[in-house]
Amino acid sequence: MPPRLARKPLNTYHHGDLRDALVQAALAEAEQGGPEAISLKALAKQLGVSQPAPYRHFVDREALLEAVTAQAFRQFNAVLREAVGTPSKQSKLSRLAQAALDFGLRRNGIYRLMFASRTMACSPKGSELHNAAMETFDLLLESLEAPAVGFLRERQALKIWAALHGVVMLAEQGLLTGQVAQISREELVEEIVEQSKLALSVAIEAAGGGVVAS
Amino acid sequence: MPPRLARKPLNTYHHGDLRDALVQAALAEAEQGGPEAISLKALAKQLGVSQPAPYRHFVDREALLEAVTAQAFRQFNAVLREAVGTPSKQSKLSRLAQAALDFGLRRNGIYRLMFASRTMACSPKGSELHNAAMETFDLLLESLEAPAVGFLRERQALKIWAALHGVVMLAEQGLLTGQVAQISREELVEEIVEQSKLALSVAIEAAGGGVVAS
DNA sequence: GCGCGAATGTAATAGGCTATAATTTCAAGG
DNA sequence: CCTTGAAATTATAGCCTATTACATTCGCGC
Repeated sequence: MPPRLARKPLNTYHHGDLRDALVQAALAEAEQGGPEAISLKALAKQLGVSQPAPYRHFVDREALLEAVTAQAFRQFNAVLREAVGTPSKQSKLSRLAQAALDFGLRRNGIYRLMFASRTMACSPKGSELHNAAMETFDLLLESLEAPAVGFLRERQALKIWAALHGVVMLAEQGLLTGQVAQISREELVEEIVEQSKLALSVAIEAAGGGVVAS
Repeated sequence: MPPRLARKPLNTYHHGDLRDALVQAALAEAEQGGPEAISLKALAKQLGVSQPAPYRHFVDREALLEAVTAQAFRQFNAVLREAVGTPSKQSKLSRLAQAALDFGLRRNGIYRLMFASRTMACSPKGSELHNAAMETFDLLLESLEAPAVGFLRERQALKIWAALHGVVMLAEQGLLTGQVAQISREELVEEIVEQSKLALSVAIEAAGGGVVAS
């Protein structure tokens, strides 16, 4: 990826950095209303350029969405990385999980862009977007702090990711109400984390591996 | 909800059962392309009526989506119920989980309509849609075959639902590739089921309850 | 400096979609 | 019958994506 140098021509006509400006503005829009709130026309107007201008930088709306989603993943990864890196009495995995839940609920429009739109499904394997998503998985893997025994670690990480993702989606859709609302989302995530760590250590022990840290 | 009697005028002009026809046709569209593939205009054309005709039955597009989603949940529930009711050497929970996974992957457009669109999030608590979703949760609860101890059962059901949902979404987005692809989705779900049942029985025992069936 | 090609932006336009307003058709009960 | 209301129609407005043809600017080689 070229550094995409941002020259400033100072006179109008040429915006100078329209591509990045579009991604930023679109991300802000999605924050509120999710993917469907992103309109090329509206963005163009907001940035003071003509409607077709964005098409100089993105072949179509879907291409913009992909770039925005990749950027969203980068922010997500940064948040997770910071949570994992900030020491506390909780385990790394626990901090990562809580941070992910928080991100998913607070910035739900962006979260839906990342995980609930078709954009991801359509992006090829080596794409910028796919790589950013893989980095998320790597972060999760690290925070597990478990030795590599077969693919036990990877499988458990996958299950944790799935469960976390499920909690965010269910919560957002109001499906965590009812009798179950007595338990907070945070506690639910904590239970998932504990349960997963236990299961992993048992599985590793059964496979003759070492002991799980933490 | 009135029975919505379907009179058949036999002459054109009045379709006779446009509302249900719209829901059916929309469901078929969503099967392929998800929620965004549902176009009132296209549906009207397909059913041989004028574009504004659907607005006699749904105040706007979102209202149609809500009805379609409710119908989708009914189909989903029927599938799950049948899976649970068909005896096999596996546990009820396992059969339900596998059926849900299968539905989520095979009929992914519909699944996304149910769980990954904003429609659900906007539907009020007592709505037709919300009730249908609650029934899904009840099915899961039953298939757990565990005694009621506090809300342990409910909490575990929630965690299972979340994990299942997560697997479907991750799989659909191509995030289950990589080293982890060595394990099939079915095995992954089976692991989740086993792990969850174990955790629940441990929790119940610790709380002084009975023994988990199966 | 200067000119030229590539990059970037604009104006004009086509076509699809949602949604509303005013009007027409039809079935059924008094 | 003939009126009444539900269901459907034509016509239209407005938003959005996307394309085409044209204008402007940048920066690089000379």
